[in-house]
Amino acid sequence: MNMITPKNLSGFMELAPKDQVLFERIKRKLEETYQMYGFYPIDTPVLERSEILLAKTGGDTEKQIYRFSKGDTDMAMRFDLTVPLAKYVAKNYSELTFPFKRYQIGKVYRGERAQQGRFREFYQADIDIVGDGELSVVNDAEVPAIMYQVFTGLGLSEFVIRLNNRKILNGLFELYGLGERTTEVMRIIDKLEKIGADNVKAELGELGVAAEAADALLDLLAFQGTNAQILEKLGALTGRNERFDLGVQELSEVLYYLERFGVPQEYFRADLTIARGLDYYTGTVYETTFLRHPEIGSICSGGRYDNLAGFYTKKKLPGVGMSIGLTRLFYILNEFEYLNRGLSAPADVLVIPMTDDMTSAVEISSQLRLSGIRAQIYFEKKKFKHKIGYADKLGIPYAIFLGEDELREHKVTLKKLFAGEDDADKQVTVTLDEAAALIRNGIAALGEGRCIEVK
RNA sequence: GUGGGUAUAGCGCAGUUGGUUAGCGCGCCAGAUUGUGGCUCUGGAGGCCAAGGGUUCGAAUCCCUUUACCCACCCCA
Repeated sequence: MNMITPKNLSGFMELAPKDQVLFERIKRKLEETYQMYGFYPIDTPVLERSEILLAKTGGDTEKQIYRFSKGDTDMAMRFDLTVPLAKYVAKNYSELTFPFKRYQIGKVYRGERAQQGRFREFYQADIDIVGDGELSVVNDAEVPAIMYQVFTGLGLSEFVIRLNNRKILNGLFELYGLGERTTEVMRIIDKLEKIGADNVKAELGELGVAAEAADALLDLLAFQGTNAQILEKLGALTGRNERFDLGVQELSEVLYYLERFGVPQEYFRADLTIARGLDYYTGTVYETTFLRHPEIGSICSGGRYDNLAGFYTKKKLPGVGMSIGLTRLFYILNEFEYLNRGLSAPADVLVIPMTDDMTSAVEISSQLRLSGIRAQIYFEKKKFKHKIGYADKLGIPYAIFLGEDELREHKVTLKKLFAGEDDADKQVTVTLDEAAALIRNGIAALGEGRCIEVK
């Protein structure tokens, strides 16, 4: 019989158990933070009818959608969580209370070439706020403020959320007579940081943009300065295009409220080159990069979309949201060793019975769990060094030995596994209650909750 | 989808102008050490050298084809 080599498709990430524990911990942290701001969890199908997922996406994204038929049904795998949200909101409109705030963490699928930090299956962790008819622009500030909380809550500090407003770009392009080619022009502008001003100018030239227009655009868009300086520069151009003026107004409000939400200035920056490829954005757009690893790309992006559900309902349902690329975020943290490995053990203590009868081991473990200690028992008949080696490899910080001596005296021997030689209570024979107290104190010192250690 | 690169043990890699038995590190197993892991030492298992074809007395090594993966573009979390 021929064996089949067990392997994954390219672009599908699978984690080792000790890494999965950390991944889940980060995911839980995101959920906790989202819930602090009043967001409901929802879940939607991975597969949808193709007409639902393809309604809005045109051109390039359509090529990246996994699509197939089963029987008579033309179906596709979700490409993001925003389009399914639009369907969900339109479908369940009458049962929802607006503004509807929801979070969703799930896998999405894109049929593109995998690369470092780019996957074909990956987790997105979205928050969105959807209004009925209208949605205050203050929401556009709250969403990135939440993301700031998420990242700092994880222990991250070197990141920046960059913001722009599509209305500013659209208005500007109208002013220069480029209104017809907004999407193409935006894509080129978006590449500025990567390919440089000269190349951008060249590409704009190929599109047929006059050299003076390109220079003027770049002069404004590539301007680097404080948020106040950028707003000032934009302000000087108002009064000529209504859409542009509105965009400037919105951007300035969002920046104002971001600060009110307690986000320090160094964590958010107006950047007029941020365009975002997805064409459903109509106002504010965001992009977040990890300053030490900008080459990996954005770890959290999103924006405002005024009419995303327009294909599914006549109601006007404007929304704003951001999405964390959880798989990519984890990839970076793991690859560059920022994770707090002290948190990856599956248990706090391994109970090691030394007699054939496991009764006391089972009872003692139950007792420990009742007092909040994660306990695991080693049942197998192996040599002692194997038993303790098991705890060692899994990083379990404590072991309890249950031999004949301990059972006779109704005590346990507690060993602290990763202690130094001079540690006074490295190994003690005590009552179960005393052992439990020692374990609790010990694990509290491991830095519970801090998922990331930035050196 | 377009261009470039790589493929040798579970993982990471070396392998000279083609030369006889393909190595190293980590990991794994055993022993030193039958109630004490990590460190050390000793021994061991583990290879269709990506697959298929060709050149040659002889191929991991040279040539062709295929596949997979990686990088860049495209696009994007």
